[in-house]
Amino acid sequence: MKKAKRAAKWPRDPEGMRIRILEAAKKEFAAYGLAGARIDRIAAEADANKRMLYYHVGNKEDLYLAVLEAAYEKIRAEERGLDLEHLDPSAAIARLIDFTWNYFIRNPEFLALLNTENVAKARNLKRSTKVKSMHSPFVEMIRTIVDRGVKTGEFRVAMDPVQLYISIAGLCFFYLSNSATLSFIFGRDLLKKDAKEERLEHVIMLVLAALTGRSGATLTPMATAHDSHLA
Amino acid sequence: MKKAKRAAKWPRDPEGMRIRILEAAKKEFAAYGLAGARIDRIAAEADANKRMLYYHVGNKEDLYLAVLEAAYEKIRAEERGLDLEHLDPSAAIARLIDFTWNYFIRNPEFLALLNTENVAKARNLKRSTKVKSMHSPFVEMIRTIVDRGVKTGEFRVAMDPVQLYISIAGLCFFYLSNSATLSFIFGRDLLKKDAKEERLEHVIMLVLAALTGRSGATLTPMATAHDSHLA
DNA sequence: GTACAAATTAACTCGTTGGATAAATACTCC
DNA sequence: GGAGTATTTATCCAACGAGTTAATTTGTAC
Repeated sequence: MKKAKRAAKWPRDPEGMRIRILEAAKKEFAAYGLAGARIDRIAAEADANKRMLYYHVGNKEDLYLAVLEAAYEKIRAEERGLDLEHLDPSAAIARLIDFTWNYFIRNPEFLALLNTENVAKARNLKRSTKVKSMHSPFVEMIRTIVDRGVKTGEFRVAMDPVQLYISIAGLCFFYLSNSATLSFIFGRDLLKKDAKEERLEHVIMLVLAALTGRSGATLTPMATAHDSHLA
Repeated sequence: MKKAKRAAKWPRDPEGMRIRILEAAKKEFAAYGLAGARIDRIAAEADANKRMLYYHVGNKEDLYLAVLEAAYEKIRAEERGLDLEHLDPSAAIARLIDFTWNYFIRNPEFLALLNTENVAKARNLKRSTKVKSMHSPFVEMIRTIVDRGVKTGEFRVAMDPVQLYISIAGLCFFYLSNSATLSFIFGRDLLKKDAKEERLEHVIMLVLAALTGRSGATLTPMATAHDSHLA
């Protein structure tokens, strides 16, 4: 019997292959965690061979770290495009909240990855050299907004930017990341459209109330625009 | 050679054994997640034999669910002992926040377990019959406080109790649960004493500002008392 | 068209791990 | 002190899954 000449499923495309692998790995790690993820499933999902993962990226842990780094890079990059400098302080904060909320909704894998990594006490992330440096510019961006708000008298207090960001992220993150257990124990679907809209308004109200000392009724309409889909 | 008569390490004590198993399993699942947990390690930690886990509880998944149910039962039970009905609305909320914060600090495994379960989309929790029923009384307790606050004029808005609780829990949970990655990316130790005290004050300020519309300066001293260690 | 490297495939290794079996040991009640 | 049951122990094993080896194919440069 003649040996069949089997064409490769994908013509040679190392770059594309690497991307497909990382995308598949992201899904897998998000769905099952580091320990629960299966190399074979990632390979299958990427329309690749198991050997390819090792060839293009490395072992399971390397793969996981690569996914994690890419995830951080992606969100921080989108945030840099927010252009908050040109908005009034309150509007800037509302926009940051709106972005954060919708980013988390659009990227549920990001939440799951962070959870997995935190259960592991950031053991893997600590091996990263890139991730840390992404964050000082981000903190400075928030600090600038707060300082401006204080200077114009719009904000009551010079809130610590890290504290503020953790609150914003926390109010969004916890609701979405824990929506499965919360929906179950409270017996209501936290992910249905109405519930999500209500939550975003609630978060914006909460944060601005604390910053400005004024009621949530002063929200600009813009602040409640959903899914800003920034470039 | 005579067969040594090896005394059992623990004299017959099925109840104690069960408790030791669940305690060891809690640690293990919290540290490694469901997939990463190792039955053998749990057995060793519980000073038991692997067979004992199956005998007293069941397979790995049963064990995991038992741990999860016990964890929910524990926090809800402590909350019931808070006796918030006798406090002024603001003080009651501050006390609830204080309790929640310190409970999370005292029980880091609880946070890790919830994270693991949420990565799994509550797949396992949904098999539980007990957990759901624990929560309506809890929600009603919060609703009562809010209603009282609105009636006395202390609170501006009749905030949805579930929304409010998710915010309180989120502000505490995210900070603590994600402290490993956050500490790393922001380059500061979020778990050192000062940082934790600052965070608790920040959370109380944020929530009360939104509820009362007043500044955080009105905090009662009690509200910042740490580690209430309720009965 | 041939030499050489890059990319891809198939098949195998081998330790780990959840779970199962059977036998041994202690407690209880008569 | 013996029967019967509850608890505990010592082994075993089949499946799985990460990682490897070696062969094969495809592109490229000359």
